[in-house]
Amino acid sequence: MKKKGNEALFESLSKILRESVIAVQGTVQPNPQVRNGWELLASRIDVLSASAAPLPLPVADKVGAEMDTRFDNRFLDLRKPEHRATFAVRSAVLAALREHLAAQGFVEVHTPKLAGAGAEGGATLFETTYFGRKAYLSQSPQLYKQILMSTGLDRVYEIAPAFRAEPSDTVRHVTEFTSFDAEVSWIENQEDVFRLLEGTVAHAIERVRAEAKDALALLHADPKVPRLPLRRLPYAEALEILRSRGKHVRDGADIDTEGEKLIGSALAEEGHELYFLTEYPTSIKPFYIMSKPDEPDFSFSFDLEYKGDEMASGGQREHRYDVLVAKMREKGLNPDGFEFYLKAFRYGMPPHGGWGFGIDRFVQKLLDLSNIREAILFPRDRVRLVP
RNA sequence: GCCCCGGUGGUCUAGCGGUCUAUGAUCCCGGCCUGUCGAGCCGGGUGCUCGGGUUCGAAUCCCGACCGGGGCGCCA
Repeated sequence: MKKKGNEALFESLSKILRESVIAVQGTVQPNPQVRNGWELLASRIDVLSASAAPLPLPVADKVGAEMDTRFDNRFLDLRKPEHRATFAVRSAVLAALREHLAAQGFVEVHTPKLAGAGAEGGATLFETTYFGRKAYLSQSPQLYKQILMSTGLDRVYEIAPAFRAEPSDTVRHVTEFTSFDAEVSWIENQEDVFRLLEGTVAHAIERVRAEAKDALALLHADPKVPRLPLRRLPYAEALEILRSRGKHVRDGADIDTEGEKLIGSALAEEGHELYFLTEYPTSIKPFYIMSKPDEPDFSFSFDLEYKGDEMASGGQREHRYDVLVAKMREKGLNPDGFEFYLKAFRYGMPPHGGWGFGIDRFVQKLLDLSNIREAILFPRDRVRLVP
C-alpha cells in the first residue's frame, strides 16, 4: 500500500486495528523483495469485522504471554501459526491410528461416558446426577471394551474422552483427556499386544513426519521413527538398572517418577526413546490383569514409555471367570457391583489383551511440549473449567 | 493435598525500605519516515492482586486470602 496515489485508502488502512478481519481487492504481482515472492496492490479494503483494542493477548507482537493468559484467550492464542501447528500434528496422529488399525481388521467403537458405577474402583470419579440417581463420568472404557471381547467384535478400539477427578497438578495431567483404547481377542500372549501397539505408534510417527512437515518445522520438532521391535524391559531388570544408578526400589513396589525418569535416561543412552516396561508386580496392577502362572506375584502387564513418560498401560487380561472373581475379592472389590461386566465372562470369553494410550501425552512428547495443556485446545484441569 | 517459587499499565518485564509523581517493550492515540519489515523514529496515554500489620516512610519487610508456575503423590 502506497500513500501516494491513493491517500484516502492509505488513511483508512492505517485506521484498521490489529487482528481485524478484512477483505482486500487489488492486483497480485510478483515482487522478489517480498518473502513469498508476491505482493497485493490494494484498490479496495473492506473491514468485515473490526477488532477491539487492546488485545487481551498479543498475537503478532514482540511480547510473549503466560500460559494462563493464553488459555483464557485461546481463540487469539491459536492465531499464532506455531500453536495451531500442534493440532495439525494431533490430527495427523489420529488419522494414522485409525488408518493403521482399520488395516489390521479393527472396528472403531464408542462406549458410554456416563456410568452408573465406578469402573475399576479406587480411581477418583466425577459424580453427577442422572434423573435423580447418582452417575459418574467414565474414567476408562476398560470394562466395556472387555465385554465386547465376548461378542465376536474381536478387535476394537476407541478414541474418546476420559475423566479423572484426581487433583493432579503436573505438566502431564489434566482432568479430561483423550484416551486411545484397544482390545484384541484370541491373543497367544502379551507379545501379540506389543506388536500391535508398537506398530501403531511407529506408523503414527512415520505419518506425522510425512504429512505434517510444515507443522513440525514451525514447532522445531523432529520426532524419530523407532526401530521395531521396541525394547521390552522387564520390571526386575528395571530395578537392576535403578540399583546401578544408586536408586533402590523395593522388589514389588511401584517405580516412582524419579525412577521412571532414571530408566528413561538409561534407555535413551542405549538409543531407545520408546520402550515397554513389562511384567509389573501383580499387587500394583488392577484386578483384570492376568498374573504369570509360574510366578503369580508378577503379571502380564506393561507400560509403554516414551522419553521417560508413561504413554500407555496394558496387558493380557484375565479371561477365566473364577480367577477373575477371586482377583476382584483380593483387591477388595465386591463382585456384586460388577455383575454387568462379569456376566460377559460366564458364557465364553476368549483370551484377550489391550491397552489404554494417552493421545494428549503422546502429542506432548512427540513435539517436546513442556506442558500437556499445549496439546489440548481447551484443557481442563483442577482449576480450569472455562473456556 | 504437600513442598519450592512468584503475582508491577490490556500484554510481557525492570525495580526488592525513602533517590518511584515506578523501568523498558508491546499496544492505543498523534506526528514523521518508509519498498519489505513480528519495519523504523519522535511525542502522548494506561499499572504496583486483595486485606491486615511493622515503619517517620512500603511496589519493596511480615502475616493471611486469592490466583499463577514448577516439583511430588497418582496416572493416560
